[in-house]
Amino acid sequence: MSTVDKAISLLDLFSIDTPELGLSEIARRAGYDKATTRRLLLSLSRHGFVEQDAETRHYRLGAGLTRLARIREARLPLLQTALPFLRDLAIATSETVHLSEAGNASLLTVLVEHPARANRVNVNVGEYLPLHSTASGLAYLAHARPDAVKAALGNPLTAFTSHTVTEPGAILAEVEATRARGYSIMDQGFEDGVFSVAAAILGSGGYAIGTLAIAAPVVRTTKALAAERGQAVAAAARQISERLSGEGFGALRKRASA
Amino acid sequence: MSTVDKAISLLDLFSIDTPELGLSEIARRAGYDKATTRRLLLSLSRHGFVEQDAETRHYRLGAGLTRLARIREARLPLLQTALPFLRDLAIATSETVHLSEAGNASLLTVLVEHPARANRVNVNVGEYLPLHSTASGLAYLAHARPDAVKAALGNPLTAFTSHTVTEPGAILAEVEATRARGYSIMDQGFEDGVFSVAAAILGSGGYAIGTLAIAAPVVRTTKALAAERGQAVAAAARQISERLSGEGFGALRKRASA
DNA sequence: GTTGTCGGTTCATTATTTGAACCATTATTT
DNA sequence: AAATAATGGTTCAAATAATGAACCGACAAC
Repeated sequence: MSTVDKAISLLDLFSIDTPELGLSEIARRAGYDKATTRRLLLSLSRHGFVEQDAETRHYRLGAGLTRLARIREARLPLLQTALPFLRDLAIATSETVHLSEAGNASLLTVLVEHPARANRVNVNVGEYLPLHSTASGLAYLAHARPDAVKAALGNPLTAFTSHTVTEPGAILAEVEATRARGYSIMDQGFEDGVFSVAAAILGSGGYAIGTLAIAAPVVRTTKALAAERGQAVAAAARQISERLSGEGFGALRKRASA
Repeated sequence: MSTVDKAISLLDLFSIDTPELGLSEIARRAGYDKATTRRLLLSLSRHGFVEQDAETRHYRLGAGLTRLARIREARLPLLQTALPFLRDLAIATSETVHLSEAGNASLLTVLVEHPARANRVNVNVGEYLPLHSTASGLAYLAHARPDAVKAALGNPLTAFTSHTVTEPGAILAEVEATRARGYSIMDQGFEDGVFSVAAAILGSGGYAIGTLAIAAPVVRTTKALAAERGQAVAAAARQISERLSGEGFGALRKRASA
């Protein structure tokens, strides 16, 4: 493992549940000597990737990461374009709505709006979503480049619950159904008790650049509600797509099929 | 320069104007050998810090940065809380409104809303703002910890224009006036022809965690307009502060003075 | 057709990184 | 109150990783 790999792996120790860590704890969790860990942290700190609290001496993720992320986002402002739609959907459905951004054959949750209810689906930002077993994943695959679909289904797939479909043929059939319907449906394929619908947000090239999803407890979901939420999320995804690219959704869809 | 420093410095080559770069160009700009550069890029790529386009072979900033930035932001959702206020202010004033996030004695612009006008102030996300010569900087200093103020004014300060105040005593007087008024005023201290007002967004500790600013061409600014914008930005900053911390603004202000 | 530049690779040489042992301070346990 | 444990931090001989000149095939420019 290279020194650069070691340094960056330290950043992965921070999470929503663990926003701050001390030097000794970071070293322990990383499995590196304290001296090594400190040197790596100093390098990261020089570039703003971590910040050390002046009082507690604890480390946390730094503004340098935000800076680069904002530069990355500036090219295509998915987050700020989608935010109002997310909020409206969360209010209208009283369920969890989340936005994911597509990378190279991956989906990263970047925005979540939780409803003010005790029984709700909790989704964390900053987590990658599996493509085969989430509504977002299926929505993405329905509008992905063929090589991305191949890459996603090319390796043995994980069964997260007893409902997870792991046979590529069956997943592709579901992807086709998603494309026809305009939104995907996932019934407890990733987590027991969770029912989700999602739709793809298309970029100028006609391929998915993100997804919008509504996740609800199964106990609060009927066939009619599922269809209603599906249509709502598809409509919102369409509007976000049109807002981002300045083109009609139909034209975008046609482009990827060419 | 350590290997980690070298690797991360490659990321700084990307900007809004230069979102993608090829291997040879990155090596040239960084001043490293192509073999070295490629090895460093591969390490960054393994963690999602850069992505290589499958067709053009060019590199760009990756989702791994967004992931960590979203985790960092999840603790305190400044961006998504402020966005609606930014938009409303941009519409109401027809001027550029921008949000900056406070780090360790630094301010990073994370959100910008430009008006649909030809003559407008252009602000880029992902750029650090000087504290002594911008409205945002003064607003921040007015509500910063004393050691951060000391650090900011402790070294010789840059005169960006002939209007820039660089004498610490005079800056501190302006900081005091900002605190009293509830918003700062900067008349071409950072860039000729630009007039800005800003207000601090306070965190639970009572100190500034960000700033909200309105930047306009001087030719479109009167004393009355300045006061009007100042009050508007102060009101918005106050609402964002209250929304984030769940406390009254007056209580927040009192806490930092204790 | 020729020349230049691209992204990419190799391995002897060079430079950087490592971590055990140590420190002062603070926190925890007895 | 005293003893022990854990913290963040430092050093430098030994160990390991990184380096880059020279090379490659493919593609672009002239």
